[in-house]
Amino acid sequence: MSHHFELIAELRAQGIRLTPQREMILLAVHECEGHVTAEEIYARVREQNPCVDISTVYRNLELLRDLGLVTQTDLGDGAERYEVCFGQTPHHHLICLRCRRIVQLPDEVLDPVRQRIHDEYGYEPRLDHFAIYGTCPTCQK
Amino acid sequence: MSHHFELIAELRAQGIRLTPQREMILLAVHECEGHVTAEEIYARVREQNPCVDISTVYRNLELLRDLGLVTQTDLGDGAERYEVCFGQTPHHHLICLRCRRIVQLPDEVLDPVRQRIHDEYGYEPRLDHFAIYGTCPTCQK
DNA sequence: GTTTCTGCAAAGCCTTTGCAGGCGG
DNA sequence: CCGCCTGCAAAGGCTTTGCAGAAAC
Repeated sequence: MSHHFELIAELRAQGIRLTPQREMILLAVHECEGHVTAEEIYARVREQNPCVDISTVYRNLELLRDLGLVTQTDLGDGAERYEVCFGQTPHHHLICLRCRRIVQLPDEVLDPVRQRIHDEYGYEPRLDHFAIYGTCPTCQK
Repeated sequence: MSHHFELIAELRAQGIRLTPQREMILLAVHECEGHVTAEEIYARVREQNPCVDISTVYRNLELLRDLGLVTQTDLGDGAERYEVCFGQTPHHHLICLRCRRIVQLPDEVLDPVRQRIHDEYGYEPRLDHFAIYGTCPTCQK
């Protein structure tokens, strides 16, 4: 997709080796458009090369996360979710407890909270990529 | 502690059997004053009776959670945390990423978010017992 | 050539489950 | 006595780790 070459350039810039596995994993996260588990990325990568191991997927997701190319979010269902953050605006997730539908929530929704935490508690909150649970309009009936 | 008899009365009211294990577990969560893992409760219960099994602890925490006597929170560090909610005002947790210090945050801090999610997205958010990460004033230096 | 990376296998951590016997009501 | 509850043992899901060989630069 669009940002793929930028992503690879970013890797090189950080002095990280570009292995075929790495590239496939990065591409897979990118194609999946957010909220993907390691297992899903693994499945997609294996379509191209069945020899790739799940531990390689985990190791690379960790690396990409540390490089700031991918975000890792705990949506509370047992498995971590990964998402490319290149070219993404900061956002959060609104997850329906019943149908698991996920809606993106613009970051500034949390501004009032951020403000108060800063002013009243002195904490510097890291409110990126939040998961908020609830019931979606459809499931409320 | 203070609410112990009320808690037991609540159990009886719901038609739940009062076993020694159950009582010990409930008491343990109560004494620990919040944010306790199953493992910690297990340890404390075993001081009294080493025969109690960890699966019993998990089963009872699940039961107490379903009865609404205990809350279960995922603070993102792998293990679920449990807290007695009898006599507690709704609150959230502000956790320092560096020193792990936890501060309680009154529920109404999230009111603006609640409002906007309701108004703009139609979701009915379940914003109880939230975990917010950041750096505490001390660790910011 | 070095150093990083990979596949394989195994373990690790938290939690759940199946089962037969035990105890609460 | 009936049915819930327990201990034991085992598995389950997700993730990490140790290691020797392979590949990137």
